[in-house]
Amino acid sequence: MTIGDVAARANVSKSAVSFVFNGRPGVGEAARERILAAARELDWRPDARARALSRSRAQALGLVIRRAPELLSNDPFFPQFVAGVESGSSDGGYALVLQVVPDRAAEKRAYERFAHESRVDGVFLTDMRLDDERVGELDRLWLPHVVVGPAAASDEPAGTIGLDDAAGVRRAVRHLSALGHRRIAHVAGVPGYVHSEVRRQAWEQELVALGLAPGPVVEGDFTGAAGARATHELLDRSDPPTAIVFANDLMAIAGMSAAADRGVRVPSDLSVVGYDDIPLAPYVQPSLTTVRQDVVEWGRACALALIATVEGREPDRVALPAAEFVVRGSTGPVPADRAPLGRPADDQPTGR
Amino acid sequence: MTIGDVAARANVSKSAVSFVFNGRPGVGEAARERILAAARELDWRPDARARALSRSRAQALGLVIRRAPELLSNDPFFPQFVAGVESGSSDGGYALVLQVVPDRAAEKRAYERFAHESRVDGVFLTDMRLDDERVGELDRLWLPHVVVGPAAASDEPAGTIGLDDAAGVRRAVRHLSALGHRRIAHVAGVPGYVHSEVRRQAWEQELVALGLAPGPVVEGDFTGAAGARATHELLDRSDPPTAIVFANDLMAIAGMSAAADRGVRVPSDLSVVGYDDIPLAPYVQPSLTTVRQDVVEWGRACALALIATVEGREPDRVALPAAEFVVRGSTGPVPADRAPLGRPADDQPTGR
DNA sequence: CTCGGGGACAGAACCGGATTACTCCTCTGC
DNA sequence: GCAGAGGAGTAATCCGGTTCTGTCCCCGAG
Repeated sequence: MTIGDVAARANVSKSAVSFVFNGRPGVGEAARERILAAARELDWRPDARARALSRSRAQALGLVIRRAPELLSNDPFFPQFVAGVESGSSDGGYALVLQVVPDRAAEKRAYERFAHESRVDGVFLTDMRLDDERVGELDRLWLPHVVVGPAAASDEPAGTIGLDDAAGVRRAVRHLSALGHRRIAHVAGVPGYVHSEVRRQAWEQELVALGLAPGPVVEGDFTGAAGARATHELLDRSDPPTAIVFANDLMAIAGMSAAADRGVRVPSDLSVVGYDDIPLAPYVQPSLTTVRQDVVEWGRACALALIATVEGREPDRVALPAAEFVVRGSTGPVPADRAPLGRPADDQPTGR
Repeated sequence: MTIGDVAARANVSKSAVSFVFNGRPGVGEAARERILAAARELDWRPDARARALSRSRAQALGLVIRRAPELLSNDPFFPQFVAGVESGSSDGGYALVLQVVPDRAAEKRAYERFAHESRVDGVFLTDMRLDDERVGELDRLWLPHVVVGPAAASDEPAGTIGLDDAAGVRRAVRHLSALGHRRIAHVAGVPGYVHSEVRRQAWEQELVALGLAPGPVVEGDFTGAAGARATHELLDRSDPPTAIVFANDLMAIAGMSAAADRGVRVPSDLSVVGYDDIPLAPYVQPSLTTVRQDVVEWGRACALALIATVEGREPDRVALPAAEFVVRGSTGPVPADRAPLGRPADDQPTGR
């Protein structure tokens, strides 16, 4: 089933068929009808490979995910993001080529292959790090790309599509402050990642804006184990926080569990805020107060922007829905014996 | 940068270059060296599009996921499976093309496009239903495929790559039975899906094998909401179960939460078993006893099998690691007042 | 010494469309 | 009545590889 068969059946030349299927003028109504009918009868559609070759465009977008395969399900971001990206790509007529690589070297090779073999027309850059060198590499490979990440405060590379991560975290801090909390800690993500830093900075800046001292920060790595460890570390302090803002839900839930293990009750003794709003967030004990982003829509926007870039158009500045703060059961008023502003209760650690 | 440039630089014809890069004989050592050197210097690699066209092979595999985008992150299966599939595909030199579709009609169109446009050489069939009509459709499209799913007891279509779901569930039931439980309920997955049915049957068969009456079954849909609802329904009965085997972790965790809400303690009043071993399973209160599968390896095996099929080879029967039963804190001895075999304690609902 | 065979390569056709450069033909305007 | 413009449609070329068909040359066997 080739374009030639359709042309023969419609009694026209291959070019006429091509014209019709690419929406260009130069074919009369009668012929167009015959061609469409022939194509329908033969159930023909232009071969993607041949089309890719002759238009020198793969009509595909690439997404390289650098993560150990077994850790991929830790991250609620990717499934949603992939779904959104795919939805946007499909709508634009592009296929999505996915690749999962374990480390930096493999990631670099993946981009090189994508570029050299013309497998994809553009790629998404996720998990941005501070001073990420990949942007330069892609430029050198002439591989169009969009950067997926929270809008970094400064020097954000052009073509960044991001949600305002910071707003959600600020809302969380204000919420805790309004509940009377004064010692609000943060369990951060892996240092060096833009989204980790943005969330940490938002937490710090909002505290400062509220006239509070930035509480302790513990570095995590977005895993449950890290969340539990960080929580123990914070509660072991002589001045334990009355509230913790975690950089993601997985750490937050593990943190609540760690707190429960040492007899610290959430939210009466300790308030907890997560980030992501994973499906399980409403169903843990207590249900988790967190920040929700529309990741699917974000992915769609990224795909649309990348397609525009690939096709030489200027991607239109999209307004993504802001992160939403979801109040549930894991946050509550500061414990009565810890509240007073003037009286530090540092000598009385929470629990046991 | 084309094969012609390389040929010119090495003073040979295009065919010689092609031969070298496809490992066929007919090129002398001297020429081969010159060609490889030229290719290296020019940093040339065969263009995937051109190669796809002339070999009439896309060198890509397709994975169509039918699921509402926002529900995709409910499922711990896909990220891992995708990672495994991608790993296997890459190793075999194939790219992975992903598509997420919302419904049956879109799924059908997706396969048709894949086939007609020759975008992929084969596809994976997931989320098998009983009497799935898709296998026939793919055969009609001449689209090679492998079926991804638990080995169904009977009439499994050829080319099914699956882990033994049933073994894990049976282990769970035996574990609960050994702890003294006699009324073991099941919260099933969406009916009609092979993996739902396999788990339900395994639960039932093992109970029968142990000489116990199959307890009540409630149909769920793998979501947290369903898990909570089903748990309430079971605990509302006049003869509430002392243990529940859930078809997945999300429902199990939501179920534990629902139990806690009504004062039923896990595991002292109620034992709970999940399925999947999501990253959070060890970090909920109490930690969740569940069944773990090596989904990544499973995905790899599927990819390798599909590649073999596509290339006309007979896929070699792989032995996948069996599902593993992980005992944690959510299962315990049957409550003392409910244990006796001869004395039904049905009139005394647990809790409140 | 000659003929057959095979290895090492070159050249051309081909994969299935897109695109460009033309060729008609008809309608318009003067 | 005729030149020119523009629409309809065709033939040829190209995209960048793969593969089939030949050609040349060298070597060994008879």
